Amino acid sequence: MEPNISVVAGLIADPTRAKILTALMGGKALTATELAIEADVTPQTASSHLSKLVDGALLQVRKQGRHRYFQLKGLAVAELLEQLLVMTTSAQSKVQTGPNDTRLQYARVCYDHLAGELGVTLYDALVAKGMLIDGGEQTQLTEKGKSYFRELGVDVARLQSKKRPVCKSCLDWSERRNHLAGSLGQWVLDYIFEKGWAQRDLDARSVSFSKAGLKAFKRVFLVEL
Amino acid sequence: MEPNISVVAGLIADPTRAKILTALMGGKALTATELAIEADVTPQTASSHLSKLVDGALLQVRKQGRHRYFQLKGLAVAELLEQLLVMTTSAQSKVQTGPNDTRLQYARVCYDHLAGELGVTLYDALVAKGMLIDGGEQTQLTEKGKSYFRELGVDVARLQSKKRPVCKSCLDWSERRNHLAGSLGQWVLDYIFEKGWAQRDLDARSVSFSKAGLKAFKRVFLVEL
DNA sequence: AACATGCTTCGATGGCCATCGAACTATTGG
DNA sequence: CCAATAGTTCGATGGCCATCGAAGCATGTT
Repeated sequence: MEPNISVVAGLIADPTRAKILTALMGGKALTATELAIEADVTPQTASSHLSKLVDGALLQVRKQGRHRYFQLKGLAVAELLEQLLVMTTSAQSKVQTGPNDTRLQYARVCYDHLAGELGVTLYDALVAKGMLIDGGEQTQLTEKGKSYFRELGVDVARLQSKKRPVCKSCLDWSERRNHLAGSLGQWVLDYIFEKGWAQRDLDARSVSFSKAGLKAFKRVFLVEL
Repeated sequence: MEPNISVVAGLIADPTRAKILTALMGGKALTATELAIEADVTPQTASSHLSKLVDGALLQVRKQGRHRYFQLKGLAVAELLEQLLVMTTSAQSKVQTGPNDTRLQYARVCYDHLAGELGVTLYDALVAKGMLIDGGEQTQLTEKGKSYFRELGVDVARLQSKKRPVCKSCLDWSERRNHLAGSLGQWVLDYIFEKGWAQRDLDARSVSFSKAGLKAFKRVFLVEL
């Protein structure tokens, strides 16, 4: 009889747990101590929070040796958090955006795809070149786009057969504009790492491009300089 | 520096406030006392909660005479709540679905469009008849669908010109399947009330169809008996 | 075997906050 | 102007829970 929605909200409501969850939005699994440091609490406190988050089905655990790796439990959780971020950043005044996290704003991982300024630029470029059709919250891959990605080695048919949408726009909390999500968005990010154009930063959310990698990325994905 | 996301979550985290918010998901504005009754607390308590929700930009108020009407502040809030509902209902075992809220499960309002069993049936029927193309989270109105709704009096071009997507699928928390949202979904619900086929129930979320109204609805919108 | 590291459980402390009674303001209606 | 209704603020109470020290368990290292 008790409203279950408040239970989940209550899990996110604690500042320490919120820090843990946002730290995990990079999609990378982190250990209990790493999360304790990230959230700036003692290991005991973090442990208590983590078990609550696991019980509440927001996180999942993989035990490996003497480490316990935590991850967000599924896309739904990541989307919920992203939506909360959108709400909070749109609510407050956009006066100051501290220069301390410019790196995060330029290129970061949103669970499994590229976000930030570069993610938005990519999205815009694909739309401008006629690869994607942007329709507010709907996004569609055109025939031109399909053959383009096919040439890059994407098995478009396989992606389409899955339940997860191929293209999906995801509202960016820093840019407040669309970037590419969905299985195609995931593919692009994987491709970037695979080609060695960039690597994850230590904070697990921002992405560092090498000079050559950035150039190659822009050349391949049509982002104009 | 404090994680703002936890502030919003904290607002939803309290059971009483959660009750208030879900009561407002019907899209209808309710007065402070109505919400106090709905949430089963005294007016003082409700008042305190309501001012917090307004401060936190989750609700908006319209003063009218000696009443104060509360509403969800924008679609984003409604979507956030619906996503929370999806999470919580999918998380818990689907063993028992109490027969006490069958009415809610059959037909209810999800902010501004039709949800529940009937909403899902409508969506499926439109897809089956080739009016809509279902693509996971993307939904598209076909040419056939456009001319069909045009005949019913919908100004399709006007809807398409707006920023809000025309068709959008919205995951149903009770059925866990798609139903029609977006501006077209809103139009359908308005049409139902306009034609007098149904009316909002007192609890502001469930929708009561008259016998004739249900028949007419099914005839017009192609739902097979 | 002995020590180190990662993580947990237990218990005590302290702070925050939901709740309601009482009293107050504001609007409407006769 | 008085009574009734809608809603508020204030203050006291009580409960819940985040936090951390201390101790414990488990795994890995030498």
